[in-house]
Amino acid sequence: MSPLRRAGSSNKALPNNAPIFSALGDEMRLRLIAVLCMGGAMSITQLTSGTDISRQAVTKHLNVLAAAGLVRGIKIGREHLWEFEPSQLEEARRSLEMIARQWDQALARLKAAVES
Amino acid sequence: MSPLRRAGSSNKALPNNAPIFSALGDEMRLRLIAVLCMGGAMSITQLTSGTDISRQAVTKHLNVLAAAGLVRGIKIGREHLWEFEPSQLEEARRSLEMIARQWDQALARLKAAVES
DNA sequence: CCAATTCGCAACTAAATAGTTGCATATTAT
DNA sequence: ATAATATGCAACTATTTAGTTGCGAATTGG
Repeated sequence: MSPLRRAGSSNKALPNNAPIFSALGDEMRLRLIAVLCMGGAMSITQLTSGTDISRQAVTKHLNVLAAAGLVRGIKIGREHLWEFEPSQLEEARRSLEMIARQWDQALARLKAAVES
Repeated sequence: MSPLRRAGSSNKALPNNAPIFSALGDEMRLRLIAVLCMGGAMSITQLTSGTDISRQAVTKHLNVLAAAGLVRGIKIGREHLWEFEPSQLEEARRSLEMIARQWDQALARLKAAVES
């Protein structure tokens, strides 16, 4: 079996998280997450102030984050508040930790093979 | 000061990692990382076998990963071997952990405010 | 030497993405 | 009622991205 297939069958969790990392892979979206994480729920106009892009652009970024499950929107009156949603970020963390652990194990195997 | 600027000045580390997350935000690249992490250095043709995309597409993905510092290439003879490079992935891990910690602190502050 | 491997470079296409603008709608305040 | 506020929807542009194909160069094996 090819290496890619072997890795794909033994570890299907990683590729599934690509959308989460993709959503995190934008400077503006990382800023939005940082703000929502520290300041609680905020409206779009609040989030837009202090940005050099338009309100619609911020809205699009929020929708991308929401599609990845990183953020959640609540409509109250005429305002649309957005709040951080930690579960998917924890999932991404676990992914990276899994890779790191496998890397450490591979290093250990290499070391053992060299010393034998 | 606006929320985005306040967060941006107090925490400049997060947005800088956008390129790393962007590089991780692709299913094929996550698979390549998983393979290189488990199997050590591999050539392009090895990595291409078992994939439904062309060798050139794999090469492009490897270059993206290399630009993000997640992978490193070594040329030996007519082969170009690629190996996993853990430092930037650790950087990404630290970023996510920082967000998670800030979120926990924000929750604690909220709880304290409610109970006062 | 000759053929097979392995790879890089360049040009091209198709689709996704970030951003904009214009306009309509719902809600709140006076 | 009216005006101001906050937002959504849709169309449009420009850039990036994923992928392909064709071809040429370097290396290795018989």
